[in-house]
Amino acid sequence: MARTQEQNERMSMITREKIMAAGLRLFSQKGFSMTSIKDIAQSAGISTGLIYRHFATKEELFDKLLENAIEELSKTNHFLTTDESPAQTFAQFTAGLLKDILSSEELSDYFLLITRCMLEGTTQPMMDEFRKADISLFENAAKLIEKGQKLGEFKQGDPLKLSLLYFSVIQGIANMKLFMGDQYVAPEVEDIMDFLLKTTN
Amino acid sequence: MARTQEQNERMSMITREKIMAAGLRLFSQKGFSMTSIKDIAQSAGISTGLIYRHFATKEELFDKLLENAIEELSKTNHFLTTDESPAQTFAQFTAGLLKDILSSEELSDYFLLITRCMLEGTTQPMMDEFRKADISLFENAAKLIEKGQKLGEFKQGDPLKLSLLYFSVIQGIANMKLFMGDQYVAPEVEDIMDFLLKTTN
Amino acid sequence: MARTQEQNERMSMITREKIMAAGLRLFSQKGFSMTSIKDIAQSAGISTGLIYRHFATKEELFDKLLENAIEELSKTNHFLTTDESPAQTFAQFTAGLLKDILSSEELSDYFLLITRCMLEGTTQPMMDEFRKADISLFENAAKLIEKGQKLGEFKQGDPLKLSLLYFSVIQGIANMKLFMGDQYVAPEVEDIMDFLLKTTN
Amino acid sequence: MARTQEQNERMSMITREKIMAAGLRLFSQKGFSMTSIKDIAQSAGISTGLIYRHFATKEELFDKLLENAIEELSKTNHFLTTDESPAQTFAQFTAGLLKDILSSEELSDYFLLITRCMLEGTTQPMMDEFRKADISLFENAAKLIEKGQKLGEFKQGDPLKLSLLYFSVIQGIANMKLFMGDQYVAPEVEDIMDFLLKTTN
DNA sequence: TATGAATGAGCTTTCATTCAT
DNA sequence: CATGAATGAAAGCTCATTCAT
Repeated sequence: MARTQEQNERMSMITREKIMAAGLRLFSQKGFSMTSIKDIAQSAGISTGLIYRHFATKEELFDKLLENAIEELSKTNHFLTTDESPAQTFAQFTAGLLKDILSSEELSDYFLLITRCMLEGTTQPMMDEFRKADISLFENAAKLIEKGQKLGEFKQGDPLKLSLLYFSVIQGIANMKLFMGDQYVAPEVEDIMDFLLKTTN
Repeated sequence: MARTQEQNERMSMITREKIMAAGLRLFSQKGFSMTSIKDIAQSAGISTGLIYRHFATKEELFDKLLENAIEELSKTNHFLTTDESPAQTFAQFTAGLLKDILSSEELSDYFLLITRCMLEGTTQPMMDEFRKADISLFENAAKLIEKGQKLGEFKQGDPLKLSLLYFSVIQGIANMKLFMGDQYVAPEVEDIMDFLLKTTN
Repeated sequence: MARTQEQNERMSMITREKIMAAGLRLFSQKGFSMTSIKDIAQSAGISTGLIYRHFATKEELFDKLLENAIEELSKTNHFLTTDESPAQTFAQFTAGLLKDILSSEELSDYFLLITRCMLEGTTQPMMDEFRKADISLFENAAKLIEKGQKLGEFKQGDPLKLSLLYFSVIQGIANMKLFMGDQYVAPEVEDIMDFLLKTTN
Repeated sequence: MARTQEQNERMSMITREKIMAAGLRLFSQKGFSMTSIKDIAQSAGISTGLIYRHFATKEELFDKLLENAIEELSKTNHFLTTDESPAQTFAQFTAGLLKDILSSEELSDYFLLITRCMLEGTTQPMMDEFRKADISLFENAAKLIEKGQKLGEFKQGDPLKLSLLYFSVIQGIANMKLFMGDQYVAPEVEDIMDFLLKTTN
């Protein structure tokens, strides 16, 4: 009556995902230090010991989640490498992010996790890898901005500088939403776009 | 001979300030949980026990610093209540903040501390007081924006929404600067103002 | 395979009892302040951390033990509410106490714990509850004394006064025994009874 | 204008006595561990550092006080070595103790201090010396009891046993008084004497 | 594989003691 | 001699991690 290996693996996978889901939610809401392994286990509906069959340390779980966050972020990269108008691309991209952040979707948690990582840091190697990935995103966005500038859609200025500003805005919004909760009033996509778009005054 | 009372008070004051300076720096860089009392003591060049002659708990030290941060923030309030053109007022205000953040002045640490508090939280009463102070700042800025809208300087839209966006930007910038360190390229004041100013395209 | 819930509960119970036994012994012998959690852990043959799975604070452990002591004391209450001759009741009661104190049984530790609590105090609410329970015992004894007086067995005088004196004697004996150890020579039950009984000189 | 050596010595003596008075009061009321050096300094109206000019350690202060207590107790020894009737001697002795305990005089504090020492212990050598002194008192009382027995005043039985019982009673009363405060109802001297006196029933 | 009891390193906090003035 | 700021060892407590079942 032993379970097949396949069954075992499927169950294992489900557990792993429960842990990661709980970890993502808790780490992003309360931060690394303020979240205990017990918290995560309870939230995932399993025992503390079981977590250690999937992740060697609390740190490793966090790093794995951060990796996912980066990957998720990178997926958005392709949004930024299209043949459509850069202005439209950015607008769509921004609309997607905003919607996620406001509806507290998983992506919103990923964003906060990244902020956490920026602020709390973890291990140095992870931080470095993470920084690299992040900077790549910033640079991709910068390229798109540059393209937009050439097309006359975007205003002039150092593209990287504008790109960094753009992501600062997104991150700031995610923080503010977490802080204010239901009292938060979200900006319009247009408001965010205005600082990129060419103005004629 | 015993020290005079004046001497004692001066010594006490110096120590207290060393503790607060070290605490502000460390809490803002590493967060509440990641900063140990020992860290602070070492950074301040004193013994751990001495901290407790000045602050009953680690929490109290953090709260005191946050109080200062809020006060510092409130001071900036008056910048927002002038008779000058709202556009100019905002530009100056923004320039001041940017300069501080980029030069890693104390104010920059205060900003991060506030972000920490938003994200990690501490005691509930402190959080509430803090939220109140913060919201007051947001509302003052909103009033100024409204004034600017009436003068035709600022673009239309819910003033509070724009105010929140503005502070999200500032906060996002402070985070990004902390994260990227010297690699960070700061935005221009004009770029930030574009979130607010009327565009004529 | 995971342990069954029953197994876990049994283990937990055993540990809890080891802690309480060690705590009772050490607190009663050395007092609250002089007994460290480490002492108790070592004496119970477990780690310090484990104590905190069972009792939130050192204080709570002490209070729980005191609660037991009070309960144990209350159990003796029924000895004092019988239909037998008050003189005989007291004699039996006293003999029981004496035997316990001298044989260093658990009850003897409970007695000392109560003395500790009288002298060191702990939390105010606990103290109050304790005082109430103690006074109830004193009053029950007083009632029995009154009955004895009416029967002509006991000498005259304020029954509460005599009751307090009686328990002072018992407490004093417990202290003295702790202090002198094996050198201690215990009194006879008759000697203790003599101050209650009617004398005809 | 330097003070004379004599003046200095007098001042020093006064300070020392202030410390000892405060220490006696606090140690007897709250116990050794629960009393801090700062408490004593404040209560004596001096600085903490000054205590260390008079006593090398907190322990030493306690021991010195205990020494005094023992001495004070020994002084009572002569009460027990008189030519008067043992019954009368004991009655007077008891009356004196009772009065002191109830009026919270210094002697009452000494009594409590001794109980503290019995319960909390301090250093071993001190404990031993103390035990010796105490036992001497017990033995003197025992001798007096023996004399009383021969005179037919006191009841029969091992004199040491009765002596220990007598001092247990005294100690128990002091504890009970501390515990109950104003609610305490003190026994009569006669009631206490009944433990010793010959009864004719 | 899954559990949660058990461990112990590390943190916050206290306080006897020292020392510069 | 007198002060109280400063020290640091030791206590209480937490929690990531291990392990017997």
